[in-house]
Amino acid sequence: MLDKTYQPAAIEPRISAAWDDSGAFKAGAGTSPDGQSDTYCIVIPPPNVTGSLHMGHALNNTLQDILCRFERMRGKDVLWQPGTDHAGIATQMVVERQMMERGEPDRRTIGRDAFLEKVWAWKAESGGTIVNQLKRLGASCDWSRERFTMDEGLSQAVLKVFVQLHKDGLIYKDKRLVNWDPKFQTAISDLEVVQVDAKGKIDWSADDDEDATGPEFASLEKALARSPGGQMYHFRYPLSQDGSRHIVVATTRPETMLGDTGVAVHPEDERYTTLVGKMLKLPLVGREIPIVADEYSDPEKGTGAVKITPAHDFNDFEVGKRCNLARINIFDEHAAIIDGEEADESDIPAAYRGLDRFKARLAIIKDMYEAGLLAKIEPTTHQVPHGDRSSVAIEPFLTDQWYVNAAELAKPALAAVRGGSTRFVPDRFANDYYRWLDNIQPWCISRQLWWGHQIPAWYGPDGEVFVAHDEAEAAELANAHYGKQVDLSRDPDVLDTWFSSALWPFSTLGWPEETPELARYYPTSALITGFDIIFFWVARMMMMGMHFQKDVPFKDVYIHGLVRDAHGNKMSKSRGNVLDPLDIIDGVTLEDLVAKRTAGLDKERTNRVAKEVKREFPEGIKPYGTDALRFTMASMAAQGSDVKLSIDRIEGYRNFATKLWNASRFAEMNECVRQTDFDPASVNETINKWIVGETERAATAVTAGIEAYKFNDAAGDAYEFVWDVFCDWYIELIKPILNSDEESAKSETRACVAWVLDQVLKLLHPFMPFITEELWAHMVEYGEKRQKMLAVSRWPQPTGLQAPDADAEIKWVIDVISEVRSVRSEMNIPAGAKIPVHLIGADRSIKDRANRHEDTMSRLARLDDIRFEDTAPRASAIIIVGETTIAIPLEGVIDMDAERARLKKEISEAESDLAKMDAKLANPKFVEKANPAAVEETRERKAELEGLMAKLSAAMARLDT
RNA sequence: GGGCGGUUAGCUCAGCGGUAGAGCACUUCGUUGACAUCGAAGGGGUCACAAGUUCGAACCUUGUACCGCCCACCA
Repeated sequence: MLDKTYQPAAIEPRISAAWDDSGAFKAGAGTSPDGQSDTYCIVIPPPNVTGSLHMGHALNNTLQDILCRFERMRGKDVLWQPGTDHAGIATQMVVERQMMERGEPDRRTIGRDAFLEKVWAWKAESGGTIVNQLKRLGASCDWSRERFTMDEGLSQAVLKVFVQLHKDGLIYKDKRLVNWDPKFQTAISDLEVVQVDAKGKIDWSADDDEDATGPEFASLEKALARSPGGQMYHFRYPLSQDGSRHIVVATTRPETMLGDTGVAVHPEDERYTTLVGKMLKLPLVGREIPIVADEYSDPEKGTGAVKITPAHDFNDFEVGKRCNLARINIFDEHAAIIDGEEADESDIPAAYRGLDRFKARLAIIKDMYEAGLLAKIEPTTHQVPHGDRSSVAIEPFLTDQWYVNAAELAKPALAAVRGGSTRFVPDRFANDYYRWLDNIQPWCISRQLWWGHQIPAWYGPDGEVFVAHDEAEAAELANAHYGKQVDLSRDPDVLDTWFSSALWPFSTLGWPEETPELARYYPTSALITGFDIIFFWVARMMMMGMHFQKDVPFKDVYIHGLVRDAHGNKMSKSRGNVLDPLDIIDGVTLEDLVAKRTAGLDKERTNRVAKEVKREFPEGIKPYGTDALRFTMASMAAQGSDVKLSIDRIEGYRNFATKLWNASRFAEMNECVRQTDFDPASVNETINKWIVGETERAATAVTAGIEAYKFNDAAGDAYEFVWDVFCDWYIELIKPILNSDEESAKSETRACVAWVLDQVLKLLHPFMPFITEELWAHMVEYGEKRQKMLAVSRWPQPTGLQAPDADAEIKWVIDVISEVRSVRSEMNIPAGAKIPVHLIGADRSIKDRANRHEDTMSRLARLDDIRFEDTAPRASAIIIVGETTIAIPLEGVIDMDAERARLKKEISEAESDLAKMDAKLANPKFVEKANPAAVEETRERKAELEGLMAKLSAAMARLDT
């Protein structure tokens, strides 16, 4: 027997283990004996190998699992390819932080090999976490095929791609400005830069400050320390020939003036025409720099004259190129002002050498002030680029890096989506994809990190580069080049993590080997991911897939939203509102939850977060089980919208699981045993014909929902069918049959219940795999032992079974019961009291119906008699169900005023509806132009309402006599 | 500056041309042999605003307001 209550914790581990043992999720497991099964393949968006499961993963993987389980049950050969990503910067950062916390020497001290050993150790230690968590979620991946981006095989793919693209001229080395992250001291790509607003507060002008050259700077300095960013500084740059004349330039980055090599004005800006070509003397430095004319300069902005720092600004770099300006680098890799030999060559004044960029800024402002060359400080709001991982301001920095010619690779990738080979769902995301790829810049792929795929490039003594699959091959190339053996040194840099991720759909299938899996499963069927990585990942997989496989990596790209908290806020550590999927599944005490959410926060935040948590979860979080979480995710995954997750909602779906559990208990207790030869087409009982039709409708709706990636619709349809149709009506309506001694009706109904329940378990399985698998196994106690697990049994096939007569009859029964209940409640008839009803003027067919369902109606509406009469008793409540008039005689019990009020309300509702129909039909244009079906529907509705009105009015008149 | 979403019941959201829906919350009643993690009955909405198209608009068009996101640039 099933336990009285459903305990997810008690069954989930056992079911997981059973799935594992069965090998049911292995690629090819679903292949028919002739090997002809259609394939269905999804590659998992690989989570960071050292990461742990968050709500984004829970949503993402629930949706993938729904699709995979659905298709597997539909008989396809499903491969859900799992794996993890080495996540270059993120992982290296974690390990470095750990080393720091433990007071160990830093990575540069211990060296590359020793450091990598530590990272691998950390991977070994924590690498299984996320995989195990995905298993807890029920992810039906083929775990035997788990891959890691730095596996030998996947590394071979990276090598091959790099070498090939280099050979094709699509990977090259270049010296240009990159986004430099001074914290990690590496280049990062455009996508890894986020803009952060800097808002200034200081408003100061030399004109208001008579003596703007004295030591009064102190107060200004304090203000600057309080409001370090967001100011626009106006500097006077004196002319070389006449130091009393100057040009005013504006800048938000005073420190870069040390690298200024020109000032640009617009060629048509009359204020400056006479000055073009003249020289300025760069203050504090003394360097002679020219005034140049360039269209980049906008007369409307600032002073119309713009200082040019070609080595530290993307726009200035271009201006410098056009106007032949020198590039003077003023920073080292920490973004401090350079020192030493290089500084000598750049004539950086000694005072600033070695200063951090922000200290240098302050020093320069001060010195400019004291030189009387600071004209103005204006508050402004501007955006400062920051590294998305490091959260420090990035610095445009002139370095040698490796680039991919993305514009070239983008062409077939764009064509594939434009041509429909790959489809975005929802399709509006295709526009983002086009816009980005149409304007794509070279992709900087080298990173000055150690954790990752080291770039397969070797340098000769003169710097000549040899790109090869391995050192031996590079040596051969070098030999050929130099005509002798030379010492080679390998490029120390590694590749952007996304470079290897871009190969994921084919590298995980075995490429560069020509494996059977590659042939069978590529292109994959669908990619399920969030919009935040369309550029990082989706677009790049498209580029690499098209280039190396000559085919798209996936046919559909389903883009889901972000998981937010119940109030719509982004979940974040610092906000302290992060819900951990495992806490939802297993539950967590208040103490543990507070501890988790406040870990690593400062004192002020800890207090705020702790208070908030105590308010929101006074009793911690109860264990809701995986299925409840999954069902919630599916129900809320409406296309194109974010998921706002609330505990209330999860609790509701946990209740749904309990409901299903108890419906199964009911079936079990009533010996509703599965009959292997049960044929839903052959049922005789009206109620069974009805539920067979309802089941068919539900199956069709759920199937259509999943096929269309409308997970919320599919989940909603299944929910409604199970709760509102199967539990609330079918089970209630058959109780009299099951309690009767009509053996044939009884046995048919038992078999039918078992059959419907089987269909229900199947329909719900993609959403709630654990409880359905458990119930599936349980429902065999008296029946024939099942051969297969639910996970590999067959999805309900369309039966086409509909029984309109049965539908009409059951609908009538349901309506009668509902209406009687409603009257009982409104008339305040005690719930326990049994009452008689009179069917007024019922014809043969109504009488038959009433007789057939007497037991059921009596039971559910608490009736003690159903009589057929020609007229209603004087004191009675009247209800109308279709053509049937039902009187509830309640002499002495009924409250006449209440009944009058009730009828009045019904009449007024009917009147208002009728008026609408009349108005429509009275409009000749409606009759003339509207869809004939709509007109007919309106006429029918009108007739119906008129019938209702007549009956209600009669009832009212009777009441008043 | 350019683009994309959103604005529907107290809350969170579906619906996207033809009788305004769900879950939760709320009110009343209920220990009837699956289930109180439940059942029954109810209350609650000029579908942000304005103009248009249409026989008919929550739904289509345009505009406005507010909220959110993405991209680019601002010396």
